[in-house]
Amino acid sequence: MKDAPRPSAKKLTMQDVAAVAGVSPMTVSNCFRYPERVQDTTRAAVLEVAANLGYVPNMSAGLLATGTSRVIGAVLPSVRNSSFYNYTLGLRDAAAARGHRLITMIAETPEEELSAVQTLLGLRVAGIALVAGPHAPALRQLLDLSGMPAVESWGGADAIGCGVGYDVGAASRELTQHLIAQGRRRIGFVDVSGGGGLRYSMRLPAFRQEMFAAGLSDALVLKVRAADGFGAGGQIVDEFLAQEPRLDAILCPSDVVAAGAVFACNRRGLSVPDEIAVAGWGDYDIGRQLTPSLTTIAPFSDEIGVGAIRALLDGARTETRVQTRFALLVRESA
Amino acid sequence: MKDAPRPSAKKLTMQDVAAVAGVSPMTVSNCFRYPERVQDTTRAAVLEVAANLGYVPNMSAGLLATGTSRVIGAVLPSVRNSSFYNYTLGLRDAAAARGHRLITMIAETPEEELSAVQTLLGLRVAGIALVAGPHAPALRQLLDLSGMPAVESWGGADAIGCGVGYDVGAASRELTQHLIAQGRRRIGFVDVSGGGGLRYSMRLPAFRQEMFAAGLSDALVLKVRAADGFGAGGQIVDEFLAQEPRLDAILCPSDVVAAGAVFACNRRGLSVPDEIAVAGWGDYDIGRQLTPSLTTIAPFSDEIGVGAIRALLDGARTETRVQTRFALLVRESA
DNA sequence: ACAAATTATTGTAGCGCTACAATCGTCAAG
DNA sequence: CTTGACGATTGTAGCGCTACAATAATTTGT
Repeated sequence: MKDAPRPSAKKLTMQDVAAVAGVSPMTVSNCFRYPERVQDTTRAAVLEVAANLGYVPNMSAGLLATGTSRVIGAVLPSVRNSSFYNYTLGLRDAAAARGHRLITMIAETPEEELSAVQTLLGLRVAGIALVAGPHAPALRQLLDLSGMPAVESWGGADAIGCGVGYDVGAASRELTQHLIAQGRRRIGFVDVSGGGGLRYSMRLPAFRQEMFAAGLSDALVLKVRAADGFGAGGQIVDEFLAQEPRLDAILCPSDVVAAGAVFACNRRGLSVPDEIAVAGWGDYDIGRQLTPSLTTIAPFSDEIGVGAIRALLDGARTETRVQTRFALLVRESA
Repeated sequence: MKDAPRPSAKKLTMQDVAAVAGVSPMTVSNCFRYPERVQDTTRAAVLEVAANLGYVPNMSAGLLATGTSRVIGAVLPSVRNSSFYNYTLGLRDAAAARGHRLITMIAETPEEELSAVQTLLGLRVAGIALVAGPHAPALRQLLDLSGMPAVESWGGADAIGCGVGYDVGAASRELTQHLIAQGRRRIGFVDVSGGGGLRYSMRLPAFRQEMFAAGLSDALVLKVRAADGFGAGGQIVDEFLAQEPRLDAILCPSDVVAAGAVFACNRRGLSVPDEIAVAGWGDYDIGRQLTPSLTTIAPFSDEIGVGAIRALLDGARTETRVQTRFALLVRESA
């Protein structure tokens, strides 16, 4: 079969649809953009022709003509965990509710993030949603200069654009208090250095504060590179126990790490939570299903997404900070 | 401070950059699009001005003028597992290597998928990467009519556009053979009904074929709704054991389900793999870290992404099928 | 030094669509 | 049978950019 596989390669325009439907191009345009301006019968006929032809309006031309787009761009630093997934769904659904679409780009490094933002800027999207973390130095300036509405989810005081997120410090404090109230005294804290920025960095000071308030030693802090991976949990347990064999609690940066830590404890014959408490962060699926189930901080990530869209579309001031909720979920592990 | 938070709201054009740089708009255009056509000194000056102004070329205008875009669109059915994540990275990196950018949209239902494709079509992207699964009836026709290059990843014979994926049937056969060779005789197969389409549906026939070839009963088949969630693993174990207490192996649709099954077996005091083998699918992180580690099929998802981009950009015929690799990873659980 | 070849830069026109103002029907009131 | 009034429809111009052809600047050969 040497037949051209795509005979319809010539591109359709509103002109074509208008010609077939026997109306002017403007009427076709109105059918898509302001349906109420067109008589029902006319509109039905036009849309039918468009559907038969497989015509979809060229957004780029529309954007060029109107100067506005109904697409929101989000840049995500990996999507491996359910927090980001729920966040993305929150963004998408909130955007859809206001007649916008969401497109996402994945960027694992500050350079990739900058490049993604440039692409989004080039697309002239209606707004850009970032996630807090280390950013390229040029990013903030670029967004300021471009005048593009931006929000930084999980962002705090120094957010680019509007910051939307929960009070990580308060969550950390609450979790620490819970452990102390349980009678834990030798508590290890796993700190994620580098990656994640405020998303992580607010936790340690809050932990220290509570330990100090309770008159306990806050000396057990372990730095790890990334918060991902079960493997990290295993190493953490090994290193902590080498430092302090009587350790009775571990605060992990994520449920995944906590799960790894639980596995490691099991392997060593350490009972969780009887001999050692393990707390996670993020309320991932695994924490719910694990035995013992994980005590964790649930971040209401979808609310962050919803808040971000609201801030973007309602033109929130750059200085605004939107607080979303979080919850301490006390389960079996701590 | 009542100062306008975004004084630079007036939109920049090439005109503006050209005026400041003292060259014609065409030269600015060339600097971005064909840098080699412009003298080094001129280009440096122009790009510097652009950077200072925060100017990013308007892709929409460029697309309108040239009729081509350097953006690829991908529609993903959720991104909860590392297969899709690796696939997305494969797409993105392969696209970047060829000067293209990747934007993604999440669609959990066929209707959302259709809507996402319409948006991507409206954006006039250079190509669309779909994932195999149930599609809206109108989708195939829309893509055909539009002449948009499309690939269906994990797609088989009936793929929309070019199908890129590994031989799921062969993988299923290999895994089944492995269990049989181990001496397993009463093997339970978990079938995902509905969602996922060919991504799952080729597995059961291959399983049956091998069981038949070995003279074994293939009667133990359990249908589940979704392949996600640890919880599913628990239910599966309960139901299988109710049906056949002497069950000695379970083939799960994913590592997550398999992990849930392992947890359930542990809870019942069933030893994996001594008393019962549990095989996963997908080579997720959890399978590597679990004790026992999971025997699974590793899909080389990033290769699917790379193949998809190649098919898209090289204009592969619709009928083409691209095979990627897979590997049976024999670990502790089976 | 001058023509020819080469490289760098610049107008012009138009991509597909929509804001806006102008037109065309249509129907009710006078 | 007009005149208005109102809603439906339609021209026109231009959004920001780039293909292409044309022009200007520079280098090379003789």
